[in-house]
Amino acid sequence: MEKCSKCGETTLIRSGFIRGKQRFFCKSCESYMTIPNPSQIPSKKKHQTTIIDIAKVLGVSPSTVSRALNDSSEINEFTRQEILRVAQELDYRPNLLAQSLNRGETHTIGVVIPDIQRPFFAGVLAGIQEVASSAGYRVMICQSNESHATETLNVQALVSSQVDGLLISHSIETNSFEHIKLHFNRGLPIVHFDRICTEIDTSKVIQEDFNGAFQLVEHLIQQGCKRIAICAGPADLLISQNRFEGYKAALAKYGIPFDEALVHHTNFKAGESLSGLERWLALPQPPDGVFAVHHANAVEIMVALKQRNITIPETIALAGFGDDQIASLIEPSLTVFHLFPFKIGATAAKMLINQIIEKENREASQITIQGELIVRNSSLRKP
Amino acid sequence: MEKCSKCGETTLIRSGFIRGKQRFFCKSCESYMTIPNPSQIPSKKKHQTTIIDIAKVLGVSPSTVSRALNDSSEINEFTRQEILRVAQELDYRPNLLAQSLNRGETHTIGVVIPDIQRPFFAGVLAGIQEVASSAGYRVMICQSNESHATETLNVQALVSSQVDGLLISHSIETNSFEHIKLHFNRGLPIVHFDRICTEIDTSKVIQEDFNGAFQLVEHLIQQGCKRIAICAGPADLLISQNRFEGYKAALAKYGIPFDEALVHHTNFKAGESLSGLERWLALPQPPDGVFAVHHANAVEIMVALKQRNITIPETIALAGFGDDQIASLIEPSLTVFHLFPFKIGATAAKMLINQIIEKENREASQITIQGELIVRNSSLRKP
DNA sequence: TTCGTTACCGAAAACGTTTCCGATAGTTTT
DNA sequence: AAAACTATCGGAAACGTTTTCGGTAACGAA
Repeated sequence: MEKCSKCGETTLIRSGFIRGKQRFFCKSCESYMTIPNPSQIPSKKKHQTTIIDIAKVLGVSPSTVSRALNDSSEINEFTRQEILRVAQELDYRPNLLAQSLNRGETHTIGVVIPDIQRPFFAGVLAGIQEVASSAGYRVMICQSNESHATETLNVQALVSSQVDGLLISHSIETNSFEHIKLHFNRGLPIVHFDRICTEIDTSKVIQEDFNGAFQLVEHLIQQGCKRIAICAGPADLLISQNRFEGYKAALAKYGIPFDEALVHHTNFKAGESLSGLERWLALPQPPDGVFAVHHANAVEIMVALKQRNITIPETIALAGFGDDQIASLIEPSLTVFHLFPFKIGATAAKMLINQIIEKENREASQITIQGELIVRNSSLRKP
Repeated sequence: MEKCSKCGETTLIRSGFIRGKQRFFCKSCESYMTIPNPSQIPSKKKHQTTIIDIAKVLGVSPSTVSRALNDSSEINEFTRQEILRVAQELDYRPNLLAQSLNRGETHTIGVVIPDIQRPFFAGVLAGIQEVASSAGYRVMICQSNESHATETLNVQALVSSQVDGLLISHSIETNSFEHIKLHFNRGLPIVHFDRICTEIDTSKVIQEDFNGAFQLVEHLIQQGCKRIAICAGPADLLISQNRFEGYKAALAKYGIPFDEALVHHTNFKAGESLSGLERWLALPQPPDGVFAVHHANAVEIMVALKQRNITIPETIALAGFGDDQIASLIEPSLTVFHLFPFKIGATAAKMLINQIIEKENREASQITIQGELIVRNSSLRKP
């Protein structure tokens, strides 16, 4: 008969099973127990050294170690040196999880972008990384893949990860912003960039969408174009609306009538412009200039025109937004309104980190990153 | 005279200052105290609802709430429903920091790459993200900027953040691997990709460096090239060594003598190939073919050749590694050995996550992602 | 002396979860 | 009716830090 592990009596009776183990009840001491399994696997877990380990070695308390590690003023210089020495020896590394949990800040900022692979966003990311890491912040990146649902999940995941702030450029699909408002109202610092949201009073970093489009179209007009088609972006997206407006404004300035037949909308994806081009070329009066709001569309239109042996810029002049390296390499080289993605990312990150640090007194501001018209051969008609 | 806040006596004497506050000592109760400041700023901290809040609402214990939220079997179905309902109402979101701290795993993988902006790595990242997020893992990305020091800091930061595993492609500078070994030996799952390290027995995802180079050079030879120059990568980097070896092997197979004068090393940066090209063109017997190990170099060499009105591929045929979109758009279109960055990233992430899950019994494996020779006009001589 | 002061340190709470141990009320079996 | 069992819950420890609050020794001043 088994003996009670507490009172030593043999007044044990079985009392069911619990979590796979036989359970006993001792009638003498009136308590329940299970027989501890002595041969538990010691779980070969590599133990990271903690401040408690250091404390034990030196016979001090964990709080003292923490003070030494955090350059507190309330610690003896000699003690600090000793602690630093032992920390070095044991290769101590602070557990950022515990630190963050305690301090209530993670020194991490979350980024949500539609697609890492687009050179524009890759550039933005590089800018963000640069600023963040030199300010001691880590960066957690999520892709929405242009899906509202994914974007919402991304934001939730980042918030659950307790990021100190959020940098976001919305997906094309996104037309309600509750997933942002919720956290913004709770005090989470948020900075929008590129594809912003006007409904919420966040800080924003934007580009010269209207102005860039205006300049490009004006340039085309000055090169003699009389019928300029536009390969526009998603109709619901603010930045493409702005570019569209810039297009119309330039037409208006020069008294060129706006023709709905010369408008084609795409979703910022490759290959989507071709059906529009086809339609334009079949018009009784086809365009003599094309302005593409999305860089990839401009490139593919150029390829398509070349395949049809339509001369650029003589028959149709071409200009686009954004500037990949491709623009300068392709022939004819492409006239673009050049954006500065790195600067956009860097600026947005700077604004966000300022907001995080200042906590109170957060004034929402808006910065426009200037672009630059780069005229190349795709639009330059010899006089 | 002040009264002791404990015994009520007026036997208080001043006893110095502590942290800016006047401190008292009560002679009756022999204890120290400071006068608590009643008008403390209540710290307008937005309180995230916790599992304790839910517990209070329903009058249950936090452990019960935890069980409900984690689909434990030891909970009553009705109780669970109630808890879930309240959790929803209070918009509860688990604090991943606390969760991770307790569970000892963060469900986060760390990635260290040289440069986000290079299309190759952007593609790898996309692959990693895809696999990771569909497996419920978050991704934390760092750039080494091709610096050993930065890479080391990156790794330390990721380890401090308690990532569950590490995905790394080394910087050009990196020639010692202590910063990796240390953590690998402690049991951190690590997968190398692309720029691997042979010193450590990690799992690896590599490309057909040797083979790709061999195929490209063989192709050039078959197109009639007799003197093929190589714009090689960093001499210390394994992948460029392998590509170099592939180049030499192809030459050897066809009995073409290796000529040191036709070798130029770069650091995978733009503009670095031009001095080599200059030197080659000045040779008494200039090359009739050029193989560039780095994609950007191939492109810039093409541009330079065109500027000098050297015909491609007739005078000099050209072939390169990797495949940006540029390769197909530039004229003449560029013959490349196409890599599959997305697949590389996805595979590496898959391997890493498997290792993380399996914990024990981690067999290091190595996978080679097949590339594909794409012949285009830059090397295709009409027969 | 007796008080006031400084410099330094430890104990314990707190951060938000999960998990280990029991404890209890019923229910079924012997 | 005792014994064995099940289903469900609470308490408290644990994760690794930081931080608050006091306590003590040592020293100078009154």
